[in-house]
Amino acid sequence: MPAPTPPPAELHGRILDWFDAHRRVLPWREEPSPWRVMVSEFMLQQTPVARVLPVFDAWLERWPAPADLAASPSGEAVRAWGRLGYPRRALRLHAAAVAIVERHEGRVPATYDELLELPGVGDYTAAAIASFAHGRRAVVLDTNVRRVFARVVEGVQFPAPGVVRAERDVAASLLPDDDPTAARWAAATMELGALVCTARSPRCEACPVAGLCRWRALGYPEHDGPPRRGQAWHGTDRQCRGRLLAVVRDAHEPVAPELMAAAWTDAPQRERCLDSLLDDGLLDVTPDGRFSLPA
DNA sequence: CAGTCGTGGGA
DNA sequence: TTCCCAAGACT
Repeated sequence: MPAPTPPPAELHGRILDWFDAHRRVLPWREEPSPWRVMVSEFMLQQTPVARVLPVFDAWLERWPAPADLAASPSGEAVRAWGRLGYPRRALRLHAAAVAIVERHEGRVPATYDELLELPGVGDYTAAAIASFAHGRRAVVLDTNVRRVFARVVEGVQFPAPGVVRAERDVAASLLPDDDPTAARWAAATMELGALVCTARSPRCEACPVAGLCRWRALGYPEHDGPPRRGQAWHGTDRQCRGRLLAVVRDAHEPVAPELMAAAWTDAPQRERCLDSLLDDGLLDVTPDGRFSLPA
């Protein structure tokens, strides 16, 4: 049974007005060309805005169009990615640029279905590019939007671990009918989640829909259900891979195996991680056995 | 579906 | 200090 939802018209008006007054000035919003939006969306996958900003500017300066990136070695994308984290995203962005040149005449496609075919583009990113770059109506469900709807509509502190059918239905039912308003709505609900309806300490006193919020009306019930598991880090392969790749990324010539061994002393784990980095295409081996970024 | 994949800053 | 988690995608 679907939860009773607030009157869409009032919800829309309040959130859209709030957005007009409080939206952040961001480089991919001020000049939302499809390529700029696409690059920003890749970088923002699991990485905070503040850390993306400088890398984004350098990236667009160097590769102002998909064809420019496609013409560079993938390893250069990995190096330019710097310390944004999850460097396979750099590889996928490079591969997506190649695909755009090969299949779309060098222009970022505008439809959700075409975007979804690109490497590194999943449901969220396809919807985001269609909406933010091309002004099209799309259900943009990111962690911010999911949290806002979980609280305002469902009355719970946090959304389920994975996107549920009913959740998508609610989001779709609340999406304004026309393209431009739907696109504004997508950006507005994301921004509300990012600035006000945050995970840790929501600023309900500044929320335009506090009076319509079911979670608030229920007295802010605590999350009930399986504990949300954190991400292990110390001693994991992720930490090992990160450290090994950083050595190569920060070097200006191929790195000898001895230097890699110095960066991570556990030999079996180090070898396993080097293998996985090679397998992912994040590293290459030179004929004399040293490690480099891929050509 | 559950596990994996980086990094750094704020609470 | 420790913990949490930030505009996800892929297997």
